[in-house]
Amino acid sequence: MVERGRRRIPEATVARLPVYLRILYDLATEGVANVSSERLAELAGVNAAKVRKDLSYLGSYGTRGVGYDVEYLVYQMSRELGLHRPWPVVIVGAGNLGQALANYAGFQERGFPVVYLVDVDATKVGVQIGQATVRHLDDLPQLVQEGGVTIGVIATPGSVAQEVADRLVQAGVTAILNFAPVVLTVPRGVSVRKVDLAVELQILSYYEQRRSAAAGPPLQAVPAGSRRGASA
Amino acid sequence: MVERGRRRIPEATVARLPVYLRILYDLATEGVANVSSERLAELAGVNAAKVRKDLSYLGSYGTRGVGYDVEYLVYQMSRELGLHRPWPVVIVGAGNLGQALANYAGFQERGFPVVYLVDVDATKVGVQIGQATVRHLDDLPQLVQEGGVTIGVIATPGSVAQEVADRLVQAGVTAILNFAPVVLTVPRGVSVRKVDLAVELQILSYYEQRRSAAAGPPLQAVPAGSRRGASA
DNA sequence: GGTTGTGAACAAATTCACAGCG
DNA sequence: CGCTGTGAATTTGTTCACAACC
Repeated sequence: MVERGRRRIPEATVARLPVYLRILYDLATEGVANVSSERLAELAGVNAAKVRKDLSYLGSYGTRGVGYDVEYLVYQMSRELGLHRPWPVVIVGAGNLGQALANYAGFQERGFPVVYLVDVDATKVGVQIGQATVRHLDDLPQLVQEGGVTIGVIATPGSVAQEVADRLVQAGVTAILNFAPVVLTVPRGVSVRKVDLAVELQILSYYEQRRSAAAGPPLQAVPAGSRRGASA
Repeated sequence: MVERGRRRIPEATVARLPVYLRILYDLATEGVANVSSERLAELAGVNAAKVRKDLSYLGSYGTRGVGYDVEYLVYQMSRELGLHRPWPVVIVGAGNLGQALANYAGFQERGFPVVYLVDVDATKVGVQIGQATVRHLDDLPQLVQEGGVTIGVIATPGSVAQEVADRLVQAGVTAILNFAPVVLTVPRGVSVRKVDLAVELQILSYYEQRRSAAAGPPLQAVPAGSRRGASA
C-alpha cells in the first residue's frame, strides 16, 4: 500500500511548483548546488516569502542561514509532483495544433511521452508524427489500455471537444488538457485544465485597451504604470 | 479625449470575461435573446453568484426578473475588453508551434489577425503561412510600426525567449503572450501572459499521482473524489 | 414571481515580520 | 549573522443571502 504523510498543497502553489522545478533544473545544470529563497524568487518572478511558503508545503527541506540544496529540492519536488515516473499521453486531433504538440520535444523531455496521436480522419492514420503514430479515434480504449495512458490532450475543433472528452473518460483517462475553446463537463474526479489561446489574447487586449485609454492614444512610451496581467 | 467612468475590474474577473463572451456569442448564434446568470453560470461551469458579480463590474446591464440581453451584453463586454477593434499580432518563431498558431483560425476570428510571422532562419523568410508572411526578425521594428502591432507572441525555444522579448519591447510591443518555458523580465507597463504546456501537464501529474496514491494503484473507477485541478 | 445587484460573511492566497536555528 | 519556516495581518477572490426592482 502506497502511504505517506500526504499534506494537501494549495492549488496556487501546485501551479507554481513546476516553474520552480524548471529553474532548479537549470541551476543544477549550471552546477549551482545551493539556492536561497530570495534568488529563486527572483528567477521565478515572485516574492521570496511566497517561495518559502510554497516550499514549506513540501516539508522543511531548507537549511537556515544557508538556503536550499538544489539537487535535493529537485528530488523532493519531482516526487511530490509525481514526476518520478513517466506519464504517457494521448493527443486527440491531428490537425495543426495536435501535430505541433506531438512534435514538441518538451513533452517527452519532461516525462510526458506522446505515445499516440488520434484522429477521426482515416487518411491520417498510420502517419508518424514526432514519436507518435496516428491512430483512429475508435481505437482509443485499446490504446489507452495498452499504453497505460491516463492523460489526454484535446486538440480538436470546439465542436467535437465534449464528445472527445466523453470518449477519453470512457476509455479510462482521468486527466485532460483541453485546447479547444469550450467548457468541458466531466465526471467528478477527472481533472481538467484548459488552455484557450484566444482567451489569453483577449485578456491582454483588456490591459492594452486600458493602457491606450489612460495614456492618450498614439504613444508608446511606458509611463510607469501599475502591475497589469503580467506574470513576468 | 477618450474618457469613461473606468472601473478597475479584478484580475480574476478579467480572466473569466472572455469565457462568458464566447458563450454569449454561441447563444446569440443560436438565436437566444436573453440569458439568466444561472444559465450562463451552468454553461461556463461556475457559480451563478460569481457570474452576477463579474457582470456587475461592467455595469448594471441586467434586468431583474428577466436576465441579461445577450446582444447587449456581448456589446458591452466586447467594448470593455477592447474588442471593438482588431489587435494585429506578430508571432516570433516559425517552428512547429509558431506555424500552428499562425494557421489557427481562432485568432483571426476573434479579432487578433496574425499579420506577421517572424524568424531568424533566412530560408523561411517569404513563405506564406496562414494569413501571414514569414519575415526576418531584424525587420521587427519596421513591421511592428507599419502593422500597428502591439501584441507579440513568443513561440521560440526558451534559450532565446528573453532576447526576443527585449526586441519586441524595443520595437514597441506592449503585450506579450509567451509560450517559451522561461520566466520573462519586461519593463513595467508591459503585460505578459505565459502558456507553458509542460507545466500544465505537470500540474495534472500532481493530481494524477495523488489519485493513484489515494485509491490504490491499478483501478480506474472514480471514487467520488473531491475537486481537483478541474476547471470543467 | 423571478432575477439582478450587492453588502456581508467566508475562504484562499499573499505578504509581513520575526522567532528559531544552523 | 543569515536565511528558513511560519504564525499573524492583509489582500484578493468567492459565496451567501436578501433587498430592490421589473
